[in-house]
Amino acid sequence: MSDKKKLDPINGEEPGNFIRDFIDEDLAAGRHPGVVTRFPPEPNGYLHIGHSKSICLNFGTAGDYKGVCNLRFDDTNPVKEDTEYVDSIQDDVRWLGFQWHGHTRYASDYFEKLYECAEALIRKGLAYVDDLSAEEVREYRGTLTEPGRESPWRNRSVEENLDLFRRMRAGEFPDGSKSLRAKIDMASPNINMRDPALYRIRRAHHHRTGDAWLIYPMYDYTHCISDAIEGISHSLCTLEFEDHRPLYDWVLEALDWPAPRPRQIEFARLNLEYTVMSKRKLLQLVKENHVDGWDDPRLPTIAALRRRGFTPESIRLFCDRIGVAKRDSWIEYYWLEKAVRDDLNPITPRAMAVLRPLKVVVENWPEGRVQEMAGPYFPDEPGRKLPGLAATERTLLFARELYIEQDDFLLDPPKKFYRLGPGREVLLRWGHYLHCHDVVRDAAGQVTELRCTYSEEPRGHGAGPGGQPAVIHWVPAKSSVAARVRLYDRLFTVPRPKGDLNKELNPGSLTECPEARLEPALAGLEPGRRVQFERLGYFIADAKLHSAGTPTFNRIVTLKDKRQ
RNA sequence: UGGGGCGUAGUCAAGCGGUUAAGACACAGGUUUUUGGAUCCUGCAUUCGAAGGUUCGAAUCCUUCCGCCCCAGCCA
Repeated sequence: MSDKKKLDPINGEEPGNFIRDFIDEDLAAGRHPGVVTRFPPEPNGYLHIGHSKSICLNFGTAGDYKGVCNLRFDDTNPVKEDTEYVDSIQDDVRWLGFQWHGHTRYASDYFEKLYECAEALIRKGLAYVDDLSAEEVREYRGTLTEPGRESPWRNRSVEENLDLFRRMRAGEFPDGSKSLRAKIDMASPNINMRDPALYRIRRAHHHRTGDAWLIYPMYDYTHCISDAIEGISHSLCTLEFEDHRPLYDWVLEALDWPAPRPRQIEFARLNLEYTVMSKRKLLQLVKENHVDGWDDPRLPTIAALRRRGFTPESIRLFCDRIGVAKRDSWIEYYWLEKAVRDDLNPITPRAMAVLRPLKVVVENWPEGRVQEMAGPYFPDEPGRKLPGLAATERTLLFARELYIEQDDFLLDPPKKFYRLGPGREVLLRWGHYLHCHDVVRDAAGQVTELRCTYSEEPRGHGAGPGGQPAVIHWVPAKSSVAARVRLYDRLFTVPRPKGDLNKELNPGSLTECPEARLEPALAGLEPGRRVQFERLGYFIADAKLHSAGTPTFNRIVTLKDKRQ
């Protein structure tokens, strides 16, 4: 199933990546006794397919080196965060098949330690309380091409800074009136080093620490210390943090943090064609009810992919295949679908369903006669059972009235259309040969019914080479069961591969097939079961809507299809 | 036009001075098949963003140029 065997990177067998190069180098130099990574989401939204790359990378890398990976919530901005998100994120990581080391960590666990470190920095003269407003700080920061100016408050005494910082914590100052800044270099060409903020005053209720704190540490300050506290050896993050690495290192250096110190390594985030992956926009879609919650199967969230029927294995396979590097790359959407198909193909039973029924009357089949036609759920492995059902075979009652797929018939079929047309012949899978000799149309000219005859042997009227008949799926009219089938387009999309997500947000399409008919056994399928409807794709009995009364299936992914 | 990154096939991605420039996806042809799927086989970069240079030898080292991404939150 996997492209290649995962080989032991310690023995240098697997085609490497640059991250492993760094790790190998650190291990060889004895800088770290082993590998400890972490997945550090901010609990401000649901995880999406983009996060799965980071998850697979962090957990996967740790696993490859027989190390461990922590789960740490980067919860330093209480106004955006919520326990709903911490719960969903934990569920999603587990569902993906990963187990983090020990208990769940939170940056907020370290607030007290972080505060102590801040005082230490102040004592060393490396941090100061600034009275400038946010707007003033922006003005003082300079621009990309001009250096910044030093704040008039930059040279306060250690005593004054300590006193002020303590009073910030004690709540003596209003929000935004003061901040704690690192004293680095206002002329640095790296803007992140121009006295970055370390703490801000924010009277906000924190989902874990409640109202205990009025000041909250910033990401750059928190992340490196959190990594160091947890003994992280390699802190893998996305490319936009490259410019922050000097600051990451500066903080630990300023604190004289003892070795081994964590090393930050950056990789390119996942870009998937057509797919909306900004948390802000996903939040907007949910809040404005463009979709049916975070697990709407059109969304690229892990929760949605789960409901949509993707397997954890398929997502891991996808992440495995896309690799990891530092170039900005756009993954073709097809890769995701392919990974799902590759995973599902060997493990998913085949079954018969007709999404848009077209009635067929078999005129040479006697009224009232039925014949049991049997076919295995796993054609390559005929004895294999359909999970959730006792049988190893489907049984269809061939009768005078049948349904075939509307798409499998064309009044005036072109040469390359191998299926049914007037005067043409096809084979009904696990059934008989069918020859169409007449069509019935309604007043509008729409084909409503096919008049056909059957035969047990081919008559050489197929559209394939040499009169070979194509094989199509079908279902008996009477004994099949009505179902609701929902065909989702790609994930929530923009119309063009790299379209402007801001302007072209597209609600994603959902096509209902209210007339769908299934082979009878499928009515008894449990929610969450997957099945391949011949030629139509992989489907899942919807976790929320499926019931024996009204079976509801979502299409997970289509089959590869060259027909046109 | 400050700083930090990145350019190897349609898309990903190995490669780290000597290789016929891995592998995957896509694509094409063939095999097989009770669905045009799946399977198996074969093919698919004389060239590594461009131009110069160093070298017996360059995708790999040097120089210049070109293109793309990121940074001016008291967000992460």
